[in-house]
Amino acid sequence: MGISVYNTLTGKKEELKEVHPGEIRMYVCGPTVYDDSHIGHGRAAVVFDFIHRYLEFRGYKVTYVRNYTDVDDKIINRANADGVPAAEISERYIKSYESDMEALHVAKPDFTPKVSGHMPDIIATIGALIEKGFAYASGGDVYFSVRKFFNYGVLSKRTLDEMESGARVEINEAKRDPLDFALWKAAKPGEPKWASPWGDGRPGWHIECSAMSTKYLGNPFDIHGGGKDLIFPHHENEIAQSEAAYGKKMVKYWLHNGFVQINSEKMSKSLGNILLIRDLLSRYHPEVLRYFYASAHWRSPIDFSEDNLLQAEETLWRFYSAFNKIQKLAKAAGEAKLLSEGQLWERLNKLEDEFKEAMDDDFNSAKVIGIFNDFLRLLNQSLDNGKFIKNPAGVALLEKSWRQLTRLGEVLGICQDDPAAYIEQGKLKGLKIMGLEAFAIEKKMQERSQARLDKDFAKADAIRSALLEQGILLEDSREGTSWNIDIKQVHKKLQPPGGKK
RNA sequence: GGCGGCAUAGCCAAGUGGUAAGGCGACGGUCUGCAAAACCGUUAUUCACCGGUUCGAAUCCGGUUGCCGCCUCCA
Repeated sequence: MGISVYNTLTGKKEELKEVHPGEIRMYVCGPTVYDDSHIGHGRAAVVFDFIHRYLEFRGYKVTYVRNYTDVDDKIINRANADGVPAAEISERYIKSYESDMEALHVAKPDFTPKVSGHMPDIIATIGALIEKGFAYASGGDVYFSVRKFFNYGVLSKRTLDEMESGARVEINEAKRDPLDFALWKAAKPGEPKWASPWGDGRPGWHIECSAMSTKYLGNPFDIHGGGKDLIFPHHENEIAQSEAAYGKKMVKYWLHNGFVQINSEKMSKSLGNILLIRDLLSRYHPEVLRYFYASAHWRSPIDFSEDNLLQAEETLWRFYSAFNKIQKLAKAAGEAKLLSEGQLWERLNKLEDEFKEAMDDDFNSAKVIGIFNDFLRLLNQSLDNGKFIKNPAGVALLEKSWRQLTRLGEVLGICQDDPAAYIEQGKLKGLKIMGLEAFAIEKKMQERSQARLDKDFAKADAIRSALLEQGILLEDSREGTSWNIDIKQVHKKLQPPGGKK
C-alpha cells in the first residue's frame, strides 16, 4: 500500500503516484510579506512541513518550493503608511517570516523564490498567454480571458455563469469580461515598477506562482499546497494560466489545509484576534505548537484556545517526563543487551508500521498522536515496574523505545529535544514567570524533608501547600523529593484577565 | 443568492460498509504518612435529526436543522 492523499481537484482520496519515479515535486504558496506572521501562516507551514518530511521519510527525493509574494498592493500600502520603500517592507517581513519558521523548526524548502527576482519568467509567461490568444493587453494592463480557457472552474467547482450571477466584481473598462483577471498592472505614480512589452508595471497576483512553479518544477508537478482560502481565485487562476500557457496539466494533487480559529471564531484583523507566531512562541515551546497542529487532521479547522494549547503542553510534558526517567536510567545502567520479549518489545517492533499506516492515509497526524500516546502508556507501565527497570536489558529496551519515538517524531517535529533540557527549560520558564528562584524552593524542600523525618507532617504539608500556591508541585518518590512547575498556574498568570473563554 | 465543507462523550479528536483510537476532565483503585506523578478500572448500546439502500452504516443515497468557509485581500 502506498500513500493516499485527499485531492481538492477530485474531492477524493487518491493513491499518490509520482510524476517522476522516486521523486516528488511540491509547491506551496507562501506568505505575502507585509506583516508579521500569524498562527494561520504557521499552520500552513507546519502542515506542509509534516508532508515534506514524511515524503522524505518514505524515501522520496523531494523538491520543495515555497514562494514569497513580495510585490503586491498590501505591501505598497504598508510602505506608504510607514513612509519607506516597498522593498524595505518586503525584506523586513521575509526576515520576520524566516525567523518564525526557524523558531517553529520548519525545515527549509529547497527554493524560496520571490516575485521581484523572477520578472523575466513572469513576463515570458504573460507573453506566451497573449501569443496563444488567452490574454490581451488593454491600456497598459494585461488580462487573462477566462472564457477562452475551457476548464475554468475545475478546482473550485463552479461555472463561469454561476460566478457571473453572483459577481461582486468592480466595473473595469479595461476588461472585456468582468471575470477576467489581471496578469500585468500598469504602474501608477510612486509604485514599484518593472519594464515590460506592455509598458512599466508589475505582475498581477496569480501569475507569479504559475511562472515560478513551472521554472523550478516543470509541468505537471506532483503537489501544490496552500490554505483553503486560496482555492478560489488564486489556485483556479494558476491552473488557467499554466495550462493555457504551457499546454500541459499543471498539478496532479491539490492540497488545501484547514483554517485556524480562535475560540471558535474566525481569526481576522477586523475581529482583532490575530495571534502572531512569535507571541505564542514566547509562551509555548515550539514543540507544543507542533504537537497541537499535529493533533488535528490537516484539512480540518483547528481551534486555538488557551485550554487546547495547555492540553497539548501537558501531554507533551508527559512524554518528556518519561523520556527523562529513561535517560537517567540508561545513563546509570550503561550498555546492555536488549530485552527482546514482552509487550513493550512487541509493540516497539510494530510502531513504525503503525506510524506509516497512519501517515500513508492522507498524512493522518492526529492518528499518530494517538499511537504515540498509546505507546507512552506502555513505556510508563514498564517504568512503574521495579523489576523491569532493575534489569539492564529492560532499560536498554526502554531507551530503544524512546529513540524510536524520537526517530518517528522527527516527521512531526516532536520529541526531538533532549529530555533533561526540555524539562529544565520548562521549569526555568515557569520560575521566571512565577517570579521564583530555584534555590529558595530547594531550601523549602530541605526544611520539609527534615520535618518529614521528624514525622512532623503538619509542618511538611504546610510547606507543600505554600509552595503549591506559588505554582510549585512537590513529588516524593523513593529517590527523594523533586519539584515541578504547575503549568496551569503559570498560564493563568500569563493570560490577560478575562482573555480566556 | 451561488458553490464547497463540517456535525462523533463534559471538552479536544481519530475512525468512509462489519459493529466506536487517543488525549484532557471526572469518579473508583494501586502506590504514598498524606499528596503529586505514574499505572489499573469506570466514563458514547451510540456517532445532529428523519427516511432509504444493505445480511450489516458513524461510514453510502435523499431530505431537514445547525455551524463554518469561499464567491473581495487572506495560510
